Amino acid sequence: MGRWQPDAQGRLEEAAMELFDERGFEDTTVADIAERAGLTKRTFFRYFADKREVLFSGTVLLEETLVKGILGAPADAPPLDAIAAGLDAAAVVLEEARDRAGRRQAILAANPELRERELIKLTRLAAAGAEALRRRGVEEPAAGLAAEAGMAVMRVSFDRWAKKPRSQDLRKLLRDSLAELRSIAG
Amino acid sequence: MGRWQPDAQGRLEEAAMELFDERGFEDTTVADIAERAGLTKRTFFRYFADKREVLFSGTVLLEETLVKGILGAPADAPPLDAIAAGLDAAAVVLEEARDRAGRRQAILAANPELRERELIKLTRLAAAGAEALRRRGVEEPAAGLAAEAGMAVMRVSFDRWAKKPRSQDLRKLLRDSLAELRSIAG
DNA sequence: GCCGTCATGTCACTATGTGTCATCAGGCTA
DNA sequence: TAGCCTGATGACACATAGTGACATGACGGC
Repeated sequence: MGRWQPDAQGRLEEAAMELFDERGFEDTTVADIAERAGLTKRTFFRYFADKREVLFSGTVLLEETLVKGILGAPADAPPLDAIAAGLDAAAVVLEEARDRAGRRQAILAANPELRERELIKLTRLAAAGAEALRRRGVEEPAAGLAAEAGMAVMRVSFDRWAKKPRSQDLRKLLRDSLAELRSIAG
Repeated sequence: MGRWQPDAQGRLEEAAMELFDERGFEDTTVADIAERAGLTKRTFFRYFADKREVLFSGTVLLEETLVKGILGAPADAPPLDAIAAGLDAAAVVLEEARDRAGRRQAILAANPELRERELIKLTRLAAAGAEALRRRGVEEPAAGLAAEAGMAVMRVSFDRWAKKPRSQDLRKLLRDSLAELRSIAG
């Protein structure tokens, strides 16, 4: 057995989720999290830039999935259809971790500071989506607008999905919201 | 003359803008800001919930203006046209303070922490816009989507406007971006 | 069997943000 | 005029976030 327990980062993430759930984000200190994970405060800050980041390690995978989905759409698909393909791929990832996603979303919903962080992650997603569209030959400002609109659809759909314990599947919600957006703007 | 200099809040805001400009956000402490304004750290935190908020007092007026613009649109205007009316009204407010808005935007652009805060303010704007639409009889999810789409247009237009020292006027940029969005989604 | 690497710990320190009590000018009332 | 109340500010102490510098010690290679 190694000198240290394995998966320090995972233990920190799990400890943080538990504690945020039990006492709330504000009433949990970084030292508390580290202690439950059997580590120290200093080590926490080696894995996460700040206290909020402990809930956001998953966004890397989400971004990769989104981008691959957009790039994998048929070459002649219009921008918003390509975005839709990316969102659909991302939805699959989220659905695979539905439980965790639900717990996490409940914690985020309860804390303005965490929602703030979530927004900037979504903005990063939108930027990555716009970049993928540009690689497909879409010009600005169409690429940026389509990506932003896609994120609006994502946000609306995800909120509904996470809120209801037994809601419809996320992919269908996304399709419906997108259709709604088209009908508003069309 | 009163016991204290007038407009403590305004002095704090001005001192903060100057210092963030001179040394950057990170290298300016709250104590520095308070000192330049002739006050103490403790007083700073009586006016602003945290260090970032000192740059965001203007959003209250912006929100009121947006909402009034939406509610003032013709009763039979479709959702996105009502949003457009609100954005147009908000643009007037921003153009009246173009210099300050430009300085401020340069500071925000240089700091992820501040951009994070800006995003949540924009989300608040979107929520207020959606609420205004609902008061006009627009149902969900159309109200939320239209508001989010409007904010996407706002963000794209405002970035372009603030970036160029001598760009076109903001209202025209907004109209163009909105037309672009319609053509993508339609 | 020595040595370097690397994850973690220890310690010290600055800055944010908050609770609590003190101060004191100006206004109000008798 | 005296006394009192209010409200903005200051003074002080304190918990917590976040960081830099250096120490430790198991493991793996040579």
